[in-house]
Amino acid sequence: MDLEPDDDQLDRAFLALADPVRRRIVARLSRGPATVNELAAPHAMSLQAVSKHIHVLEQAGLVTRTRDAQRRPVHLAPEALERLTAWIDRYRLIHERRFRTLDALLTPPQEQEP
Amino acid sequence: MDLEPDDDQLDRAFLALADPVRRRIVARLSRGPATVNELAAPHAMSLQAVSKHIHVLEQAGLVTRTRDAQRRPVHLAPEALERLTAWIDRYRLIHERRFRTLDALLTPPQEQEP
DNA sequence: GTCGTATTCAACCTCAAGGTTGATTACGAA
DNA sequence: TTCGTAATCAACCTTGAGGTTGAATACGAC
Repeated sequence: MDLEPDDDQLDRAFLALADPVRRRIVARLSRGPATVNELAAPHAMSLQAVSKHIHVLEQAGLVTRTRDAQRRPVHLAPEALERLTAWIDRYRLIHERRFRTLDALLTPPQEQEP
Repeated sequence: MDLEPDDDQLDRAFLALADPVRRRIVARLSRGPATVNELAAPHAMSLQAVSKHIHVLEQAGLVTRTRDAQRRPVHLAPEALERLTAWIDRYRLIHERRFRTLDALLTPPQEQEP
């Protein structure tokens, strides 16, 4: 599994989630695939605009598309979400471990939580 | 702990990470605080540009700043990173749980989507 | 006070993100 | 074949992100 995506992929994925419309789309898709029309319904904007948002999510690898007659159902691609948490957690944990180490060095020997 | 940040905070935080320069800054800060000059050194751009990047990270809640004479050390704010993984994981897990349920209901042992 | 260092403020430029509307393609149904 | 539905393409507009340079501010050292 490629858990070290290149800069460009991370750029696109984080940028894709930096928009409330696209986050709502992701939230909706977490409950199952949907068509463009279904995804557009709750949003007060043109179908074309929503179509563009989906395109952004697709380029970021966050969703995939299949074909069903003239419909193009959109599916969540959870591996991409996983890569994002992997990136974030990597540095979050480095930071936390460093903090614990400092604590261990600076504080008199004492009870530590598991 | 507020693990349900409003749209605006999520916008800013995801947008902040959607830039390789800012991600490198976060990576650097995971190993400890640093001044603007130190953060700018590895980047082939003006100090002012890096200062702006730091401002973006600060507005997103991802870093905080202290004062030390004329220096303004930048510190990582790991809680903000935690909020991001919380958002992502929420929908990733909804999706996965749904998938497992569907699998249990629908599949005789067989190939589905990759 | 004056000087050097650290950082920000301000004005400016360029380009792409996110929206609009109108035309076009792709497909199933009748 | 024609019609209706689903979705995309294309042209356009506005705004803000990310960079530049030059001036201003804040502080410690001398």
